[in-house]
Amino acid sequence: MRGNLFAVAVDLVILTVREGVLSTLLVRRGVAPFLGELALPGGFVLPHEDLLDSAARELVEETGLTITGHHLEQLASYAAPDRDPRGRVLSVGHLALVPDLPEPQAGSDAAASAWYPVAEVGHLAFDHDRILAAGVERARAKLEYTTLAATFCPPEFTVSQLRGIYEAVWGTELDPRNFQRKVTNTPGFLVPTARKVSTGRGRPAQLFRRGEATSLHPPMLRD
Amino acid sequence: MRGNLFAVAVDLVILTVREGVLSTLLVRRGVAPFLGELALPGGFVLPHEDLLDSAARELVEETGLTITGHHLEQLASYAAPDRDPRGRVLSVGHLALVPDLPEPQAGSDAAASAWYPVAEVGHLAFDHDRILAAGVERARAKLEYTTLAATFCPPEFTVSQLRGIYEAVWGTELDPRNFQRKVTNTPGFLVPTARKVSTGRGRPAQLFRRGEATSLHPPMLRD
DNA sequence: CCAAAAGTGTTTATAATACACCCATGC
DNA sequence: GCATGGGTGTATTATAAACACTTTTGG
Repeated sequence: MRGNLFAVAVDLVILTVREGVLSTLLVRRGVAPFLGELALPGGFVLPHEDLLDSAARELVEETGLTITGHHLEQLASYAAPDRDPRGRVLSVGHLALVPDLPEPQAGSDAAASAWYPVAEVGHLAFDHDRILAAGVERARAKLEYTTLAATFCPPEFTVSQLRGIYEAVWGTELDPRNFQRKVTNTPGFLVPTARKVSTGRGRPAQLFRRGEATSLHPPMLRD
Repeated sequence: MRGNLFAVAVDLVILTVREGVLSTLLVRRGVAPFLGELALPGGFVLPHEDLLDSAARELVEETGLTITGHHLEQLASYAAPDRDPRGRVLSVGHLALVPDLPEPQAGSDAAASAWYPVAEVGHLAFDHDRILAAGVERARAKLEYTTLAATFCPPEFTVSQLRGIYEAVWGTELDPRNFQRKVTNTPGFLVPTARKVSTGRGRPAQLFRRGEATSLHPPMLRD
C-alpha cells in the first residue's frame, strides 16, 4: 500500500423549508481551524464505518432525526491539497432533505447549530460553500424529475404545502390549479389519507402521504 | 486530527461507443489482490494531487487522451470497510466519455487494458462493478438533458454518427428524420462545418462540431 | 352573504410523433 | 435508373398553460 494517507470526513448539507424559505443547518465552529466561523455539520469517519452510515450518524447527532423516511444521499468528494490547514483531509459531501423541524435546543449536542436561509449564507469554513452550492443545485435538479419534494413535508401534508416546497426551492410561483392536477394525476406520487385539514380560511384540504413512485415523467418544471 | 486514515484511490469508468456498442476500458490486474481479474483503470492519489487531476493523469496513462475537449467528471466515493483486503481504501469513481479509439497497443503503459462491451462485463475486482453500473447509469441520464453525446464523437461528425451514440447508449431506435431536426434546431448543440462527407452510399452528410451549449431543453428522451 | 382556499372542466397554444416526400450520391 | 442514406415539410396527436367555474369552509 502507499504511504500518502488521508483523513476522511463527511459533511452534510441538511436542507428544509421553513416559513417558505429554503434553509440549511449550520454550526458555529468551537475549535480551530476556522474557530467561530460557520460550517456544515460533519465529522470524521470512524474506523469501521461506511460513508452513508457516518453521514446518518451525524444527521442524528445534529437533528435527532433517523433516516427512516427521510432522504440522505452522497453528493461528491472534495480533496484539494490545501483545503484543510491540518493536513490532507478528504471530505465526502452529503445531502439530506428533512421536514421543518423546531430550532435546535440549547444544551443539546447540537447547541451551536441553527437554521439559516440558503440565500443569506455567506462564506463558510473550509470549502463548505462549494459543498453547500452543490447540495442546493442537486436538490433543485432532483425536484424536477423525482418525487423528492415530499421528503421536505411532514408525514401527512396537503397539495398546497407540497406546492410551497417547489416554490421555495425554485423561487418561482406555480399555478395552484394546474399544480394540483399534475401531482394528483401522477401515479404513485401521492396517497390520499382518510383525513382533511382545515387551515383557518377556505375549504379544507385533502391530506396525503408519500407514494411509492420516485421518478417523475414528465418532469415538473418546463424551462 | 484523528488517527484513522485512509488510502485514497481514483477509479475510472471510461466509456466509448465502438461499432454501435457501448464499451468500457478494463485492465487485467497484474498484482494482488484480485490478481488476474478485470478491474477499472485507476490508482492512488499522489501527495499533492487533487482528485480530478489524479483521474486526468490516469486517463492519459490509459488512453493517451488529454482532457481537452473530452469529458471527465466525478461519480461517487466508495469506502465500505471491507472493500479492499489490504486495509481501508476510499475510491473516488470518475466517469470519462471518449471518442472511439484504437485498441490499446501491446508494449505501451496500458498493455493489460482492452475495450469490453458494457453488456458483457461480468464480475470485476473490488466493488468495481458497482462503480461501472453507476457510471453507465449517469451517462444514460446525462444524455437525456445535456449535449454530452457529442463527446463520444470525433471532433467532426455527422448527425447519423450522433444518433448512433444515443441508440447505442440507450438501446433504442430513433427516427432519423425527427432526430435530425431535434438536434439541428437546438441552439448551440451543433456547429456546421464547411465540409460534407460521403460514406459510400447515399447523399453526403453535413459535418458538425460540438457547440457551446451544455444543457438540453427539452430533454432528448420522452419516457 | 362574503372572502378565501380547494378542487374541476374547458379552451388554447405548443410541442412531439408519424410519415410523405425531395435531394444527392455510388453503382 | 435505382438503391441508399441525408434532409425538409406537414398533418396528427399529445401535452402544458391559462383561466372560468364550482365546492366547502370561517366569519
